[in-house]
Amino acid sequence: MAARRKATGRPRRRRKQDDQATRVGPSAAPANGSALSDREIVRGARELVAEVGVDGLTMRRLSTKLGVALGATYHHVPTKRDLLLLVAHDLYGEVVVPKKGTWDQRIKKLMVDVADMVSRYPGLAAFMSANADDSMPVELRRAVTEILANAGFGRRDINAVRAALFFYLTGMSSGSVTPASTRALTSVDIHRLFEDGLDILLAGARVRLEASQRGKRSR
Amino acid sequence: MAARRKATGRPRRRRKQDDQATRVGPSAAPANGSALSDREIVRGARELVAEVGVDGLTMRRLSTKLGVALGATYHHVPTKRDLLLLVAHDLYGEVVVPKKGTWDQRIKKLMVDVADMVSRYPGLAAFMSANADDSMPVELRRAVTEILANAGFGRRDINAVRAALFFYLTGMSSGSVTPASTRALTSVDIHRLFEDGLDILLAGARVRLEASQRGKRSR
DNA sequence: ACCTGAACACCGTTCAAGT
DNA sequence: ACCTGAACACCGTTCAAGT
Repeated sequence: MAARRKATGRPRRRRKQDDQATRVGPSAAPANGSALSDREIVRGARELVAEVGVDGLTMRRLSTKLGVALGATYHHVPTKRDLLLLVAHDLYGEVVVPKKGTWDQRIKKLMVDVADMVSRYPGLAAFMSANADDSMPVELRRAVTEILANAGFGRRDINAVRAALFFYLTGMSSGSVTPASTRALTSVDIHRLFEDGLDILLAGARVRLEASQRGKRSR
Repeated sequence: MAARRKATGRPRRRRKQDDQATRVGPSAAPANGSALSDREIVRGARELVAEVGVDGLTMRRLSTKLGVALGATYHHVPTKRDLLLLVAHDLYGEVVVPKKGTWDQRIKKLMVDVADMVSRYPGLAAFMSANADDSMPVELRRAVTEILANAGFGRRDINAVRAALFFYLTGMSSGSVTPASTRALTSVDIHRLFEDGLDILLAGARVRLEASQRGKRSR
């Protein structure tokens, strides 16, 4: 039977009266007198997704976690979809772009890091691939583009390789949302498979690069 | 305002009393006296997914379309997830494996065909990548494996290439579930991008194949 | 056995009413 | 302006009751 908690004793709104107003970063604190900040909501949502997945994240559940009524959350965020977009963006903001190594080593490390990160937020990869237009994060996009451009890829090849990498990434990390499927592949298997496929993809990109350089030389 | 149809005049169950009992294929007809066959349900669900997508497919909506009560559908199919699995399997049963051309031409044609097919069922690719353990159809898996084996790929490379292709396929076709995103990429762009990425992936696979053959020769 | 239709326990979203 | 809490229009799933 599922744990059923009564509303009794549930902590109500903490007014964070003991929060020093010293650290007021760029929109870090509410800035106005409002008790609930957008940042607070996104952080709460992100934690919730990590714990219970995208499907488990409920506007009601989030509101309870934040200690406010349902309407309060909706006052700050128009829709669950927008909220998840904010979460995804928040996440990708933390991606570190590798600076050392050859172009393919850098791409590989970047992709593996992103895959590891995203895999800790069940259902988010699936959501993102379904909303690719808006949530393919600019930071990641720019990072990949830069690495490929520096390696000597032409504009068209950059687009193709970048798209292939992104599709591969989301296709891979969309899997195993259901915790029920324990029997299939271990996470070690998946990780190995992911790297193997990445190597194949990058080998293909290398062929493309060499072909275009050969073409340039003989032109 | 959304169209709101009253229950008035909605066609109730057709008992198909005018159905000749002549054509009784392998479980084609109910066989027993039951009015609702599993096949009928899957076909109805498939049509519904084509029309309104996976999210638009509702157990209630499907029941209405079939002319039965909600409980009747649930009597045949335990869960919406299982229903979608059946739909996916039904779909993949129609995949034609290309017989002509080099191994990479055959793989490419197969993948493009599957992508085209799946793209006509919005949300199904996303569902499948989230349920990959159960819905990666055996037919497709076997087809890819056979083509690669005939081309001379080793067992491990077959696994890697097959997985890469499948992840790429689902990652790609999970996109654009929301009809709202009209502004981004046209379907022509997507198609071109898909083929481009496929070429890169297959070029990488070719490198792998040549490397293993070189290794074999010098051994 | 097969089916009906109501009920249960949820959702996302809206909104009048309060402060 | 910001928040509350009830309400609306749905879901998937279950189940006593009918035939």
